[in-house]
Amino acid sequence: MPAVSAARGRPTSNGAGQKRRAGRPSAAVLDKSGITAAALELASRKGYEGLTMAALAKVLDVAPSALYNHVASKQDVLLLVEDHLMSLVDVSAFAAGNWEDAVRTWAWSYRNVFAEHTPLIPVIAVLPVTDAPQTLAMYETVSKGFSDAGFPQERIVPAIVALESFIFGSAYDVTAPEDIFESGSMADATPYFTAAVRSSARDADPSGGRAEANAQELGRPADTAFRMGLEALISGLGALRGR
Amino acid sequence: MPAVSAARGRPTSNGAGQKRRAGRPSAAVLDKSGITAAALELASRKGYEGLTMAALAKVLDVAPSALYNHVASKQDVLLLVEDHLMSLVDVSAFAAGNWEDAVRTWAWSYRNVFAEHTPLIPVIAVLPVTDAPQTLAMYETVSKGFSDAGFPQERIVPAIVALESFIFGSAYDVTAPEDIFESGSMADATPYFTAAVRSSARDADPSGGRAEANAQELGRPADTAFRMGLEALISGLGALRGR
DNA sequence: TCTAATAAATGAATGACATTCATTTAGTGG
DNA sequence: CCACTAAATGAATGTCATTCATTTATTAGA
Repeated sequence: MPAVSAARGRPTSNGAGQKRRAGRPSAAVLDKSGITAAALELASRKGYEGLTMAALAKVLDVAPSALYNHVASKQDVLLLVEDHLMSLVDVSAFAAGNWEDAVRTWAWSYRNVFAEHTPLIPVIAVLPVTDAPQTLAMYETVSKGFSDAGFPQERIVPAIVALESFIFGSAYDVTAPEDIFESGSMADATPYFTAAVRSSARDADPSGGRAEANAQELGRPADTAFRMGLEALISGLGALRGR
Repeated sequence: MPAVSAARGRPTSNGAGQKRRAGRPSAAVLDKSGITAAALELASRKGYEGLTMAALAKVLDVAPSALYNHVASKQDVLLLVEDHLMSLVDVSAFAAGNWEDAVRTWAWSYRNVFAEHTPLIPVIAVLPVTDAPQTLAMYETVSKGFSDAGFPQERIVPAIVALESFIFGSAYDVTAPEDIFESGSMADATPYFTAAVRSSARDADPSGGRAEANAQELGRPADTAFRMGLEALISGLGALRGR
């Protein structure tokens, strides 16, 4: 009955570093959900460079090798985290509203969740949904939403994949440095591009000149590009519905 | 004059493993372009797991530490490779044809190049264009294409970024296993999704039943999704042009 | 022309990791 | 009661990228 150990207080760290002696403890210290939670917390706090098996073990107050009784590899840990994050993606709008609004809500939420976790994106690309119940649940809700909206069966998966591809790519874009497009010394050689960069930077400020804190939020270049692409996809894909 | 050493025959590997003695050699053995070429060749032949500094040094017939006289880090090597790949992206269609066709050609080419090199995608996301002349050249051509097509200045960069995000995400999708969406034992719990997956797999064969070798090429699920998303983006973004 | 600085190589550490293995202890099924 | 399995510890291992001291060659300046 793992429920007992899970319900017990202070699941990690037994306070004053009294070390556990070797051998199986009476109550199991580790389980997948604890590992997942600790990994997520660690990644959020220290970034993915800080998410090492040793650091994870330390948070959980075990020896690193103990982790391997519960996961096969570090990749496995990332899979657990990834699937957990999928449960944070907001699919609620597919229940009620119209398709356009539902896709908008879902896509923004999806991008925002993974923008903080881009190192997981390569993991997702190879992850069979069988091993990822939360991921599967998300796909089910979204698929139903597309079906209800009148999408022909055979176009549902490609349409979702196209949106997801855009979302993952856009999540990376969020992490890019603001000045990534500064051409510096080469500016003379690239007049069109340089002008375009200047002009988009100006336009990105929604306050029309009163550039303050909101320049970070509403005016983030990544948000402008995401909005533009998403609206294009919504209208273009929406046209594929059978009325 | 590095041209001399570059023009010399057998630039890598001095045949019968006679080792170079310590100290600076009369003719430089390494330079950035040689390192780039060797890294690309190694990655293509062995994959990115095989691209280690030690393996790279071996191909170039030097000690691993010698590489650090020319690049600051492995990340630096990836940057060199990445920028080189950008020169392989086909931007030629922006010179002549109409905007839609040019974007189509460019996007397919871009995706196909990076589908083989997805480990570089996280690198690109952080790479300032200043350090990447080929990348900058590509942006210049594309920007000019958008400008000539009547795009307002301030919308050019966001539109390109949106397309690029979709392209990078789609490049990952190409690498995904074909059966990634097989829900297996959970199929009962996800009827809509399962039906959609079945149906799209059937539809992916463009020969309408005569499934042969082309099922791999034209009918790849990733291609269907890419085509669908790209056409949606082209028509959606195209609408933003000022006539 | 000598000489100091710099460039470019070698080879031997270093340190961070993930992962494995032998060992110990504790439940569990027959 | 006993063999088996599960879950810990702690001590390797092996693979990496990276650094450092050292050696040799080229080059710029006096």
